[in-house]
Amino acid sequence: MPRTRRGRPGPLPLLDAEPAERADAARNRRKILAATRGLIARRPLERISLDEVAEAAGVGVGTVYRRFGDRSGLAYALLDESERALQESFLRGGPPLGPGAPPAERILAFLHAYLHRLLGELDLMLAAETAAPNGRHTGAYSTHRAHLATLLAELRPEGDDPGWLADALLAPLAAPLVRHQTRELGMTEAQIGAGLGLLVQALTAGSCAGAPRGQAAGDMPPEP
Amino acid sequence: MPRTRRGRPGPLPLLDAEPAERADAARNRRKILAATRGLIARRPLERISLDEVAEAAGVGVGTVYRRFGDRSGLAYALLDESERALQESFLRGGPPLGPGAPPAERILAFLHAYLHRLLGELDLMLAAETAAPNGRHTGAYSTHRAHLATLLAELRPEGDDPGWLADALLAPLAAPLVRHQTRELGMTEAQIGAGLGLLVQALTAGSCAGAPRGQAAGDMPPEP
DNA sequence: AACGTAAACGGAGAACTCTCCGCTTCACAA
DNA sequence: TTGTGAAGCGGAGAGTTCTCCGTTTACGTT
Repeated sequence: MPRTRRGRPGPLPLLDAEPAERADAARNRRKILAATRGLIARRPLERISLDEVAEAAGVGVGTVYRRFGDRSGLAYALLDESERALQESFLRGGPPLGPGAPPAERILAFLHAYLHRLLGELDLMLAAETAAPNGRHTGAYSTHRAHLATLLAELRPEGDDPGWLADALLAPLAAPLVRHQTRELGMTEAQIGAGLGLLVQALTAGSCAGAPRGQAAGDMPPEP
Repeated sequence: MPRTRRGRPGPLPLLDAEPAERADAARNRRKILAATRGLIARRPLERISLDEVAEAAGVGVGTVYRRFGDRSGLAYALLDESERALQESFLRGGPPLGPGAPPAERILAFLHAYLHRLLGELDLMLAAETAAPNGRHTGAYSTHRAHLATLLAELRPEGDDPGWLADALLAPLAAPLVRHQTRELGMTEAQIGAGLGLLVQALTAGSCAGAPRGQAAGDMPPEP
C-alpha cells in the first residue's frame, strides 16, 4: 500500500514554483522514464515489476519509489505529456475545444478529445487509475472537472450542481469501464462518442429548445 | 494477480444449479466469512491481510484463496446479502422500484436505492471494486446494467444505445468516485440523489415533454 | 579548492499476495 | 463397514511491493 508521493518536478498540476530539482535527481528521473517506455513497448505496465524498471534504468528500487511512489505514479508521469497537450488545447486552443465556442460544443469537444486520448493510451490510463486507489486526487482530474463544471454552469445557470454533473460526465470515461466496453463488448469510439453526444444533448435540452432527436454525434474521429 | 475464482455456492448471478457444495467446504466458507466480518468491525478490509483472515478463521491461506480468489472476492461474498435484497426488490418488489411504475420512475428509484446501499456499505464496495480490477465482470454489474438498459429502451425507443446509457448512469455511482464526493468533498446523499434525478429527467425530456426545470428530486432517504 | 548540509541513493529486508501440489477428508456405493 | 475417486485443505515458497536508514552526492558558501 503506497504511502509516499512527491509529485515533484511539475507533472499535472500545471502550476509550480518549487525549489528546483537537483541535477542527479533529474537525470535519474529521465533514466527511469526512458527505461519504462522501453519496457512498455513489450508488455503492459501492469505486468512489469518496479524492480525490473529499476534494473533497466540502472538505479536502485528505492529511487524508483522515491520519485514515483508506485506504479500508478509512474503511469501518471508517463501520461504527463499528453495531459499537458490536452490542457493546452482546451485552455488556450481554438474552438470548439478552446474558448470561443458555445458551452455545449466545448463540453462535447472536450469529452470527445478525452475519449480519443483515453483510447490511445488505455493501458497507461488503466495502470494510472487502477491501484491509484483514487485518480481523483490527481491535479489532472480536478482540472478536467473544474473545466467541465465551468462550462456546465454556463450551460445551465438554473442552479443545479455543476460539480456533480462534471463528475457524472467524466465517470463514463473511467478507464476500466471503457476498457470493458471496447475490449470485451466490442464497442467503438464512435459508439461511445455518440452516447456522450446524447448525454450532452439531453443536458442542453434541459431548458428544452426542442431537441430534435436522431442526429446524435456527427464529428468523430474515424473508425472502421 | 488473481486468476482463480469459483463463484460457487450461489452468490450474485442468482441463477445456479451446480453439483452442490461439500459439507466441509461450506463450513469453512462460513468460518471465513464470519471471521472476516469480525475483523472488518475493527478496520477496513483493505487493511486486513488474507493471512490474517485465514488465521482468524482457523484455516490455511490456501483455503481462503481457493474459496474467494482474492480480497475483492471476499468483499463480493460479504455483499451478497444486500445484493440479493436489491435484486429482489427491483425484480419482484412493488413500484416504483419493482414492475408497475413507468420506466423513468423505476430508473430513478433504482439509482436511489443503489446509491443508498452504496453509502451504507461503502468500504466493502470499495474493496470489492478496487483490486477487482473490473467490477464489471460480476454478475451483479451486468444484472444492474441489463435492468437499466431494458428500462431505458422502454423510455426512449428512438434507437440510441441503451447499454451504453446504462453504463453511463451507473458510472457516477462507482464506489471510488462516491467515496471522494462524500468523504472528501462533503457531498450528501441528497445532493447526489438530486444530480441523478436531474440526469434521468434530462434523458426523459429527450423526447421533449416540456421539462419544467427546477423541481429536481423529491423522494430521497432523509439526510441531516 | 575545500566544506557542510540538504537532498538523493540503493539495497536489505519486512510484509503481502498468490500458487503449487502432496496429503486428507468427504460422500456415495457396494 | 470398507473402498474409492473427487473435492478440499494448507503451508511452504516464489515473486512483489514498499520502507528504512546508513552512505553518497550535489552545489552554494567560504
